[in-house]
Amino acid sequence: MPYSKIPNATIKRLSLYRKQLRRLISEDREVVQSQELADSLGLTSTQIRKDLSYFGKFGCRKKGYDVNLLLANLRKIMGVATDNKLCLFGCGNLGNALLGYKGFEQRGFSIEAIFDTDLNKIGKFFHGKRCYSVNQAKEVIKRKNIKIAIIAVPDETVDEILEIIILSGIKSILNFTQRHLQLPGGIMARSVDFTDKLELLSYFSHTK
Amino acid sequence: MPYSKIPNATIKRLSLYRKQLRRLISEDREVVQSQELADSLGLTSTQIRKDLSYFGKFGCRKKGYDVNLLLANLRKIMGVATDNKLCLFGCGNLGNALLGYKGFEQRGFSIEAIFDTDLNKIGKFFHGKRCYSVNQAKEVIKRKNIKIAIIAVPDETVDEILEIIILSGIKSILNFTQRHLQLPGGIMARSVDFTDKLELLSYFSHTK
DNA sequence: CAAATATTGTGATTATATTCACAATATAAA
DNA sequence: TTTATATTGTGAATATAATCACAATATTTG
Ligand SMILES: NC(=O)c1ccc[n+]([C@@H]2O[C@H](COP(=O)([O-])OP(=O)(O)OC[C@H]3O[C@@H](n4cnc5c(N)ncnc54)[C@H](O)[C@@H]3O)[C@@H](O)[C@H]2O)c1
Ligand SMILES: NC(=O)c1ccc[n+]([C@@H]2O[C@H](COP(=O)([O-])OP(=O)(O)OC[C@H]3O[C@@H](n4cnc5c(N)ncnc54)[C@H](O)[C@@H]3O)[C@@H](O)[C@H]2O)c1
Repeated sequence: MPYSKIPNATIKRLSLYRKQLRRLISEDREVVQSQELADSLGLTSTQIRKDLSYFGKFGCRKKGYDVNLLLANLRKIMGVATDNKLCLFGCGNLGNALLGYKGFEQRGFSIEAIFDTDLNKIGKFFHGKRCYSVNQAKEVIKRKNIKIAIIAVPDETVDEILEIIILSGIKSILNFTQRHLQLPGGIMARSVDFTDKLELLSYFSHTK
Repeated sequence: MPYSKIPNATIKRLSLYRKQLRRLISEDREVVQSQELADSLGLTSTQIRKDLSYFGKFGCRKKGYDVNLLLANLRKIMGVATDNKLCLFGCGNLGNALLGYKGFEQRGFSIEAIFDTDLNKIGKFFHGKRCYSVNQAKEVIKRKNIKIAIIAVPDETVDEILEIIILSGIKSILNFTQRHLQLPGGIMARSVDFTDKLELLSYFSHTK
């Protein structure tokens, strides 16, 4: 299973497959064909079968894929633990929406620590979780063995926060600011910017 | 400017360029080279020049790009109006964070109508904006000439909301639910799911 | 049990995107 | 003014991803 040969595009789709499989399980489905999976996700059946083939053979000819088995295999492949600990920097507008979001728990992620600089927030509880001072971040992150950080602070403060995050030994970052993060080697970040997607929609409605 | 020949990957990057150019302008920069743009966005300079070349020649050899001029050109290319009207379905946790998000206004998008089914919310104001009943959506959307809808309702209700949105004449949708939208032709949607990105981070930290 | 069939898994092909390599040229320096 | 130089813009080459076409085969049917 030579990791380096697996297309990036494939890896990005694995989460989609898991998502749809969970939904099928919630509907008590036992088996699904690549064609049905493809239709419900807006992909092609070949694409799905090829994606899976990089990791092994999971299907049964003439029948399709055992939904539970395939989900279990994908979890193993992706190495998604059932208890991924997150910490959140910035307990504002967005931060609070994230704290109230049930989708994290459902998919094995939980926010275990919140950090802010606002003295009115430090020490208080948000959605049942204590807000710490940013100064305590390094200590708390190491103590709780947190591996992933979410950045939801104002754009201007992202550099200082990034430094703290890296010093805390975090290697994975989910970034909600508009800034592109300048990262040292070994650290990986993904950014979320839905205004970009709005602009894209705008572009297509304009050029079509 | 043959639209059909422009790579999709190029189009997706145009927003990034605009974002960085706005930042440079805020720092009073007049000129920028493709190399610097590339470094600050984690791309290559060739990629940026090639992207721009699909639309024309905007640079000056030996100097680089006039920041203001390039931004203006990109706005024209993307056809992003300065007053893109949005409507929001679902005034909950996430919906309220979006209502409080200043990034929309800054980039020419404004939420002009909110719709919900919760009787405790209908008629009330959120972030200074009135919440309407979903039943009024079609009328309000047409009257206000809104072109883009944001879906932030619970996953289970997405199908009924989608129907209403389409009946209202909306062609562009930004979807925050976990569901993949089954769309008729002529309608375009982009989905936002950051749990997927967390899983991706998890995958890479696991396989590296 | 044999034949028919649906569906997977995959090598070959095509399409899309990135990178290379360098000509063109505007600017700055001599 | 002439020369040197930095940077753009772009065809050609390479890399990556999607699709095609079909062999393999488990299951179902007769
Ligand atoms: N609200 C949204 O829907 C939304 C959407 C997308 C992206 N964003 C981005 O997320 C970020 C936060 O947006 P918001 O709307 O939540 O802003 P906000 O002002 O409501 O919240 C920011 C929070 O960060 C805290 N903070 C400030 N400096 C800090 C620091 N150095 N360390 C830790 N905490 C610090 C503030 O005290 C505040 O609690 C921004 O970059 C914004 O562009 C927001
Ligand atoms: N909170 C987050 O950070 C977050 C992040 C990503 C995605 N999401 C997704 O966004 C959606 C909403 O999440 P949330 O946390 O805001 O949930 P929420 O329960 O806080 O809010 C949902 C809102 O939608 C309203 N609603 C219910 N049925 C409706 C209908 N048929 N038409 C219009 N409105 C209706 C509810 O009254 C409520 O106000 C979910 O699909 C969730 O998965 C949320």
